[in-house]
Amino acid sequence: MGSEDALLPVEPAFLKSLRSHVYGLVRDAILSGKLKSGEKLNERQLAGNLGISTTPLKEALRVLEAEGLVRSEARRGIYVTFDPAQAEEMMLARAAIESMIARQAAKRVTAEQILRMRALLVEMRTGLETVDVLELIHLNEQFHNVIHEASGCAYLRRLQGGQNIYNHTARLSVLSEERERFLAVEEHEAIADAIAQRKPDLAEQRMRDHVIRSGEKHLIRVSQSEDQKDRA
Amino acid sequence: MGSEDALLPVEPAFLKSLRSHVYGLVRDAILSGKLKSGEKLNERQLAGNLGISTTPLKEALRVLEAEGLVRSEARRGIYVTFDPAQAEEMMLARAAIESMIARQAAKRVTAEQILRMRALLVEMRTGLETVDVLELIHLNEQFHNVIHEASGCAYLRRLQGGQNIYNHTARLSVLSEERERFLAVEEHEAIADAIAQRKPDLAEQRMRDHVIRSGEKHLIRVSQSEDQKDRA
DNA sequence: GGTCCATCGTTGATATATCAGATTTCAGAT
DNA sequence: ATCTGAAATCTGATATATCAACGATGGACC
Repeated sequence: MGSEDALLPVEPAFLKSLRSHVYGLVRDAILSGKLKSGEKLNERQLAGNLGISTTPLKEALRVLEAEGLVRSEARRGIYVTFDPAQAEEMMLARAAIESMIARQAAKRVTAEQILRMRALLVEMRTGLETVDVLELIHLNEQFHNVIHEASGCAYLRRLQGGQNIYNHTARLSVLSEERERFLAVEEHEAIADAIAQRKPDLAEQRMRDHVIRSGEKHLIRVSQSEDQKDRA
Repeated sequence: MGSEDALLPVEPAFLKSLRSHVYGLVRDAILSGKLKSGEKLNERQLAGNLGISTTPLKEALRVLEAEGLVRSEARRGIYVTFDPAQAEEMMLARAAIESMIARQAAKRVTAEQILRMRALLVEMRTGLETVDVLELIHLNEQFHNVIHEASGCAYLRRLQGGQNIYNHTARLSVLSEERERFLAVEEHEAIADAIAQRKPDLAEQRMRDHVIRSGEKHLIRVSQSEDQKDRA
């Protein structure tokens, strides 16, 4: 027990409960299209496939139902309800919430937070040249996190998180475009300026436009790759 | 079976599943303050008090957790997480989402829907004089429903519904103020105009300001009545 | 030939039992 | 008196069994 392994958390697989693990699996399956809209889910069968009992699965399905990804009809069945139209609406929801967060951030941002935003933007500019997309994604997340922190809105932040439907791969794909990387940084700078100048209306508007514009990009990308899969 | 009772739905108590019934009970208890923030919920005990097993209760608690009204710590406990700060954020979330809906409605509204909005506004004006608050509440709901319908945004509508934290009594209380009734109708007319003129930005801005203003009114009302309860 | 209804299988809803992590308690050592 | 740690206990997590509603099937009757 003198080995350094002793300090590692026990077993990653057991840190998450079965239900949250299963929740993640089913959610990804729906968002990635492995489970298509209208498809019926059988509790017993699904639990059996996953090698678990129905209890944690039922709880996971309730959460997915609350999120609007599945619809449950009593004693009839559970159906997947996620299609391109809903994906677009979820993007709009993200825009609405994220822009409200930006609005609040413009009211409450501290001098220190403004400095952190600025520092991140400088790093992004640098990252544009070195074309380290992974690093750019990380910087983007940090940037948005500073704004979230500045807003002081824990609930909105949480609600916002529920509207994320794209995985790491999709983000990587979109930011692999040179023009998109450039646009993103430009828009982030404009948002930071609005917040630093404490202009809530402007910050809100710029954030909304940014999320919608980059969101549409994602939607197009994904629908294209779906087409490819269908053709195959 | 010749009696007219035969036409009534079987037993109201059984139309809703236990879990959705319990979900409503616990949610109301949290929002009304009967269960205060930080309070610990015991699954066995709560299920026992309600005379049900833990299974439907667990599912209801998962939904409440997904909504952010409780927080579950594995094998430790379930805690209520709803306070005035979150109530305000939920109001802001409602403003963000409802204004995004109004924006979409301004893009897609039909001539027929504009006529329906106008007709409802006329009724509201009349209602102002007769001071039938119940009828006014109903008209307000119908008005917002027309906008929701015009937006064509089923998901946003659903998400919006989750941000409603005030019951019928609270709404009645706020609209019992003459000035509030007048303001509400004024604002609704302004929103309808923006949508009818198909000006998304204007509709969004007016809807946001309307929801925030009337929302603040609710927040003040409720915090006042909470103070009264505390004093008693 | 078509309609009606009884029956049975499917499936989610609910109840109950068991498992395992976390906290508390208290005896025993320092 | 304080600290340690093992046992008792509390509690959520999971598994399993049972219930009950919905729908499909098929035979009887008109």
